[in-house]
Amino acid sequence: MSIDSVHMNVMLKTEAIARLVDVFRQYGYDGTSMAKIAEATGLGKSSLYHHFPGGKEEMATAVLDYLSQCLNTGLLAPLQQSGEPLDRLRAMNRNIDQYYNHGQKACLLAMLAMGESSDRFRTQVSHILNSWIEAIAEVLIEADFEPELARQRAEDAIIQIQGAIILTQGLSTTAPFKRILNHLPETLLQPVIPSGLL
Amino acid sequence: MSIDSVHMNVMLKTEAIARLVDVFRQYGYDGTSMAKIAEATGLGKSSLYHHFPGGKEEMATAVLDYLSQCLNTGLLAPLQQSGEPLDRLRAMNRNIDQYYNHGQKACLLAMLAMGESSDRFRTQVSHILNSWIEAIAEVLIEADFEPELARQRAEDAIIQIQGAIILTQGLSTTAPFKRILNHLPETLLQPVIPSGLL
DNA sequence: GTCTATATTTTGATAGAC
DNA sequence: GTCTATCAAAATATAGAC
Repeated sequence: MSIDSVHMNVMLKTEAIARLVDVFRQYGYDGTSMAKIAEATGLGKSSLYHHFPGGKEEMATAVLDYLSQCLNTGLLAPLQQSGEPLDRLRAMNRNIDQYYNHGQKACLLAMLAMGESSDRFRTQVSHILNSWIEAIAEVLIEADFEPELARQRAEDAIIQIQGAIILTQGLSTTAPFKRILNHLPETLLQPVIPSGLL
Repeated sequence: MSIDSVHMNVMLKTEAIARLVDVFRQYGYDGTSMAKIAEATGLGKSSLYHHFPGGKEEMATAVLDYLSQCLNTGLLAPLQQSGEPLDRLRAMNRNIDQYYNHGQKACLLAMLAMGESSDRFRTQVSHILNSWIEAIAEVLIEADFEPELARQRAEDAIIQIQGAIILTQGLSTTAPFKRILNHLPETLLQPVIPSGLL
C-alpha cells in the first residue's frame, strides 16, 4: 500500500464524515438511516460497514470527533488569537451564524444530546460543550471578569444560542436567532452593575 | 351507547394521550415506535389504530393538542391571575421546574420542532410557543413594559428555558437549568437601564 | 474498497375473530 | 374496543464476488 493511497483513503473517509455531519444534524440519530447515509456519501452500505464496522453508532461517534476538531480549528480559533475581546467574540459569532445558517440548521450537539441516543454520546457531547464554554470563558477572564462569572456567562452564551435555534425553528422565523446573536458579544462583556445603582 | 361509556372512552383516550406525552418527549418522533407506544399505553397496536386511524402522526398531533390544553390550564393559568407580576412569574417557574424535572426531562416542543418530523407539526408547535410567549408578555405589559420589549423578553424567557434544558442534558448536570430558572422572574422584570448610566 | 445479493429484525399498518 | 395473526416495507447488518 503506497503512501498516496493512504492519504487518499483518509481524505475520502474525512470527506464522508463531513457529509454525515449534515445528515445527523438534520434528521437526528434515530431519523438517520443507512439509506440516507449511503445517499449522502455516495457509498454503498457494505463500503460504509467496511469503514465503520460499528455501524451507525460508530459513524455518529466519528462525526462527533470530527465536529470536535472543527470546533477547535474553526470556531474557537478566533477566540484564542490576539486582539480585543469584543472583536474575538464577534469573529466567533460570524462563524456561528454561518454554521447554523441563521438558526435554520439544527445543532448536532443538541440532536445527539436529546432522545434515547443521548446515553451513547454523553461523554463526547459533554466534552465538546465544555471546550466551547471554556474557550469563551477564557476570553471573559482576559477581559477581567472573575473566573466563576466568566464560566457562568459562557454557559449563558451556549444556552442562548441553543435556545434561539429551537425558537427559530419552532416559530419558523430567523428573527430570534439574529437578535440573540447580535447582542451576544456586548451582553457577555457587559460590566457588572454595582448593587448600589439599583 | 350509554353516556357513561362515552365518558369512560374519553377518559381512557385522554389517559393514553397523557402517557404518550412522555414517550414522544423522551424518544422524539422518529425514536418513538408503535411497540413503545403499545407498551406505554398498555394497548395493542390494533386498539391504537382504532383510536388513531392516522397512526403515529395522529398520535403526535393529539399529544400536541393535549399539551396545548395543559399549557393553558396549568402552566399559563397562574400568569393570568391577579397578583404581583413577580409572584405570577414565580408560580409559572414552579410549574416549569416540575414539568421539566429540573431540566432532566426533554421538551416535547423542542423534540418535535427539530428533525425531519418538524414539517408535519410546524403549525401546532408554532401556535403553542406563541401562546406561551404572549402569556408572559401580557404580564410584562401589565408591569409597564412597552409591548415590543415585553414580547422580546418573553421570547428570551423561552430561549433561556430551552437552551438550559439542552445544556443540562448535554453536561449531565441540572445546575444550569436551576440557575437560569431562579434568575428568570427578576431578569424579566429588570428595569431598563437608562443609557446615560453607561 | 466497493459492489450485488441476501439475511434478519423491526417498523408501521391491516384483517378479521371475539 | 380489544385481541391475535399477519402483511409489506424499511431498517440494520452480513456474505462473498470482483
